[in-house]
Amino acid sequence: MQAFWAKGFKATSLDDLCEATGLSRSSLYAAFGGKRALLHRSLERYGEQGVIRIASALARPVPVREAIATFVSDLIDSIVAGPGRRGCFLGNSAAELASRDRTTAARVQRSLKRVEATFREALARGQARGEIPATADLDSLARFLVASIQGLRLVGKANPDRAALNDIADVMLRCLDR
Amino acid sequence: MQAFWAKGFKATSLDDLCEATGLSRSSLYAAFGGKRALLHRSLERYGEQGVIRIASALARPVPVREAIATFVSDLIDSIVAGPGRRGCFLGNSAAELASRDRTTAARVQRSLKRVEATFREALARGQARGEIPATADLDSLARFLVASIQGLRLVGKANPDRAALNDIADVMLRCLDR
DNA sequence: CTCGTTATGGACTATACAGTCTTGAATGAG
DNA sequence: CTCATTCAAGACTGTATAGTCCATAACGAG
Repeated sequence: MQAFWAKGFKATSLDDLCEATGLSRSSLYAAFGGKRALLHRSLERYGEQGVIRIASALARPVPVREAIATFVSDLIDSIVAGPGRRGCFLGNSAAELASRDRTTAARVQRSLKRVEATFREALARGQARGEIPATADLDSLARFLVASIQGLRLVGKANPDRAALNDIADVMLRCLDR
Repeated sequence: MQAFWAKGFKATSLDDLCEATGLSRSSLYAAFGGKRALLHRSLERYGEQGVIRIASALARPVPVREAIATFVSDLIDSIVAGPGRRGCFLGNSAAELASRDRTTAARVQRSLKRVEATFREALARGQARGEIPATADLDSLARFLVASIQGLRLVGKANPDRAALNDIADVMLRCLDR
């Protein structure tokens, strides 16, 4: 997962994968079936871990808007200070492969939908507590958050400038207040 | 440009480029210097054309919010109905290369900044006409629009669903009203 | 028309790569 | 201890690729 995340699918060689996993080629093929299958397992793992991480960030006992703000702020920290501008593995894979590999696109989409659902549930809890306007369309808001975060990470990859990313996050979060 | 846009840098072979340009390898190398240099020229061209297209879309004699809404709506049309889910060439290149190729990342960043400036100028005209709150931070709004559009196009690549993309666009555009 | 210069085609080279296969080493049952 | 079975290592193969180079064709100056 780390190897694919850091370099992308095509740019990751089997030698890279053998080094990353500690397996030889034959073991790697016996265990996973091939490069593409291993990518799919990696995407699955990334998605699962991401959902868990996001869910726990949003479950903090603070207003949901604040929880999201903190989550985004931490994300910006990782973009700016992080080692390799890796971006989001799901987004990277979508950008590289979605146009010509429907299977991979579908898997990315499924993971993104799970993230979206995680945000929606957090927003619903916040709405029940009166933190989000009762008129707000939570489906739209959740979709918007997922897309904007992808945009934030993508733009941050080209230009990891904290001030610019904070600007984006500020506008993004204001959308939750109406 | 079309070849790189459709397939990405690594997945585009020199044979693809020769076919797309109608040049032989030697002519292509004489004219451009190599694959990477040709990518950079392509990015430049895409950025220029994009800025022109966006500027003209935003120069229509309607409120700027409406001009942006129409632009985004047309964008969604192209994502949903377009032939190949190609996404944004700048965004694709950032996703594929920015983490390991600073030169390319810088060129992408420069083009994105030009797009950002185009949005900012349109917003400023709208603000002067009273269509945008005088308190709005146009730098932030322009950055936000660029990032969100990247997010929209990326998410649309994984899942070109008009309803979902319209949801995202609706929330996005509401940010201009405050 | 001639000859020097430039541009072009496409063969060629060296390399990198994904996936397979043989060989040998563990492992475990009897 | 023996032998059959499983597993892993890494050598190997065929293919794709980026970039180079030489022979030839187009072209233009004189």
